[in-house]
Amino acid sequence: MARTRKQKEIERREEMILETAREMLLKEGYVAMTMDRIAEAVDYSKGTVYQHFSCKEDILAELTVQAARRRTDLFEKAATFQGCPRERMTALGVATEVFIQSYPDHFQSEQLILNSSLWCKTSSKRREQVHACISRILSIMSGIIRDAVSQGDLTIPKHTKVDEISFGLWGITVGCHSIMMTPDLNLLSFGIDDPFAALRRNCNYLLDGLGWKPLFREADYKETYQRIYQEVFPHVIRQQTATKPIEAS
Amino acid sequence: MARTRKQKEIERREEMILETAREMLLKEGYVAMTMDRIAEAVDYSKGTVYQHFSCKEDILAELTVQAARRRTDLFEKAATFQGCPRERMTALGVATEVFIQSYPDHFQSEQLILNSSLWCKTSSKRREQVHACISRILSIMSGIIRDAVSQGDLTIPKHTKVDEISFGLWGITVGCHSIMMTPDLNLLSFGIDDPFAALRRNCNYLLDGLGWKPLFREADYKETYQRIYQEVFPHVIRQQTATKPIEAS
DNA sequence: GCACTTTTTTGACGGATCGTCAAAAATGGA
DNA sequence: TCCATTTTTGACGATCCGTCAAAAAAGTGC
Repeated sequence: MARTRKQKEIERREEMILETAREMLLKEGYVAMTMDRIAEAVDYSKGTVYQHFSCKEDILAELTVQAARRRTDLFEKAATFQGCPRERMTALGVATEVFIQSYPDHFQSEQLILNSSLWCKTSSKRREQVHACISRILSIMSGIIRDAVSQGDLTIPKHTKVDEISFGLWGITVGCHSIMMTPDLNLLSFGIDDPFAALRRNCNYLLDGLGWKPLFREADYKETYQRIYQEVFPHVIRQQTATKPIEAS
Repeated sequence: MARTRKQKEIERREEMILETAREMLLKEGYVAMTMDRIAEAVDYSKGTVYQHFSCKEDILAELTVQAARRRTDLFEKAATFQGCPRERMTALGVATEVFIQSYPDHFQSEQLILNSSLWCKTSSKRREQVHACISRILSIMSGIIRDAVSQGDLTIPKHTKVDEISFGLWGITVGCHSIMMTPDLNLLSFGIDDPFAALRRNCNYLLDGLGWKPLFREADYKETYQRIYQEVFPHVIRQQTATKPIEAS
């Protein structure tokens, strides 16, 4: 029992470290996220912090794992939405919207670490965990696509593979959000006032291009989006503009 | 005249610094890209390097500017392709393919800096230059879309704006390539053996979804791709697999 | 309560890097 | 050749990462 109490104490501390690190990362950027400052903030010495994480990148990696887990959870939840396959796929898009808007720092750390050389410095254990989450996300998508095929809503075009479609949807989602989150890049000046809505439409055109019924141009998906928010993600208020992270020097 | 000679000398040196930095960035990652090592490699002192660039991030920023310029150049070139609007848009996709495969380090530095807090530390002059390039790229895309509309090949759907479509295409391109370049992420294990081909198809489905004629499913774009490579980008050999950057610790 | 062992925590330290700046070297002109 | 101006240098302070021996705390047997 004492073992458990000690264990809890350690877990609580680890969570504190991660929370502090996440805040610093979001508010002040990666460079300003210092091991000394983290240690000071959680009121433990640096050595103790190093007992939880082997290096600075390892903290970032764990943040990424958490992000991937949160995202996967939202995906699992969204996939249970009652509706036709295309509506369920739409729900996955909403899940990502919710993820980005609820945990912008998670998404940011994910992007930062995956696109940098820092990733290689992290432990293989954490890398595998992220890999598993990505794998899960893709398989959920592919599962819905296969459902659509078996229900006759979708016919996979020649030379195209199911996973490729997941790849494309994943890519457009990651890419558009990545652009949105880019600091100091005003999308409005490019004529895009609601990037989330723009992404929605683009995803739908992609699915329309595959001939996935019911087509966006024919059905009323506005009502579907409302239903998804109500049934799967209540208490989440959709924001019109992109959340832009403040990055002090 | 002596002024010009001196100027040339300085420019040559600046190019050397950037070249060295780029190599280090690609081969060993951002952390290993050290000001001292750069100075040593170009055979000047650190102080001299700092006369060219105010800080380490500024070098990365200039690499990003160069990347954006190269990409824009390829775009301008691709836009001159003789063909219908949709074929010209396809040529832009090829331009990006060529960009990624010819200058993977450029793309990587672009991704790294845009998605990190480092961007804010760079000089506003360089930020504006990158902004101008992105603006140019988007306007080229939007121009082709407008051509398609005026030629009757495309009808913009209700509630959709031209720039939104550019945003979507840009997003899917950036996103998919970003995923491809992610180190230690084997796309093959997700069932994607040729991510470039997958991206092509996804872009085409997106355009098909907009009803942009001639539709991918009806026309033979394979021949178009070949023509684009032959006429616009000769001497560039398309690779089947993604170029994966090696990132040493 | 005490003496001793084991575990945990600490923070000073070595090594490395960034960016600065006074001094040295090079350049240019009279 | 001498001196003013520009350019280059590299030692230096500050900062940060990760380590490790020593100190503190927790555990154990009596």
